[in-house]
Amino acid sequence: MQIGELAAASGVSAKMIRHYESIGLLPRPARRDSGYRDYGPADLHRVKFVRRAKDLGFSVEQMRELLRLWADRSRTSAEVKSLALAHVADLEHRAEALAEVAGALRTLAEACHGDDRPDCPIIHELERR
Amino acid sequence: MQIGELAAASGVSAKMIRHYESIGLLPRPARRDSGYRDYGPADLHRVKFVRRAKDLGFSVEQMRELLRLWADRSRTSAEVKSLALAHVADLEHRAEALAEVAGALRTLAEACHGDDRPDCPIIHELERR
DNA sequence: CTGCACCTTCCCATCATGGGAAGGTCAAGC
DNA sequence: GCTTGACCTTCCCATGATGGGAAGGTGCAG
Repeated sequence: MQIGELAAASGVSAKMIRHYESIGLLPRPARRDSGYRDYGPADLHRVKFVRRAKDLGFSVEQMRELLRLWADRSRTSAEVKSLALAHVADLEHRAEALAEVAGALRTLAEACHGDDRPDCPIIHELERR
Repeated sequence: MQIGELAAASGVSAKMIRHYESIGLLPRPARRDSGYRDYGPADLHRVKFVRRAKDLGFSVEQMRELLRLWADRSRTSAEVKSLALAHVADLEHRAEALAEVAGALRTLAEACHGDDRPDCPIIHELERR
C-alpha cells in the first residue's frame, strides 16, 4: 500500500507519516523501484496505534515510550499505567487551568452591560494600574 | 526606564517585549544615544495591559484588538463584551475537550491493574484493530 | 582600567502541523 | 503511443509564543 492509502486508512496525514518516520517514531518502510514508500498491514497497525495515542493527547515523546512499551512483552502493566496516569494528571491540570481562566473572564464579561455605552469592566480590569 | 526594568515591572520578559514591538503590538520606544530602548510610565501601563490579557488566555491577535478597543473612546462596551465572550467560549471548549480526553484515559488507566503482569487495557485499546 | 551587568541584533529551537514548489511515476482513456 | 490527472518524492517555509545563545556594544562601580 502506498502512503496515501495508509494515510486514509489510519487517519494520519501523509505529511505526518513522513514526519514521524523522519523522527524515528515509525520505521523506514520498503521502497519500490520508483522510490515510493511501500507499506504493509503491520505498518497500518502501528500508525493506527500512534493515531489513537495522539487522540488521547500523548506527545510524540510519550508515543515513542508507548510504542516501546507495546513492543516490550516483558514490561509490566504498572509501567504503562504509571505513564498513563502521569499524562492524565497533566491533562487534568491543563483542563483545569483553562477552565479557571475561562471562568474568570466569564465573570468579568457578565459584569459588562454590553450596550452602547463605552464603560466596560473588562477593559477596566485589563488596564488596572 | 530600560527594557530590563520594564520587564521586571510588567512581568513580561524583555525577549517578549522586543517581540511584541517587532510585530507591532507595542509601539517602537525612544532610543538613547547608545541605542538602548527608553520607556516611560505609559509604556509600562500598556505592557501591563498586554500581560493581563495574556494571562486571560488572549492570543496576540486578540490582544491587538483589545488594545484597539482600549484606545477607542467611542467603542461600545458591547464590542468588548462580544470579543470576550467569543474567547470565553473558545476557552471553555478547549477545557472541555482536554477534560474529556483526560476522563477517557483515566477510565482506561483505572481498568489497568497496574501490577507485574504485562496484560494492560491501555495498550489493548491503543492497538485495537 | 577592569569587571560585570546590561543592552543590541541575529539566528536557531521548540511542537505538531500544513502549504507549496519542482519534479518523478503510474494508470486510465483516447 | 501520448496526454492527463492523480499520486508520489524531497526540500524549504510558515504557524504561535517563547526561549537560548552568540557576538558585540554600553555604562557604572571599584
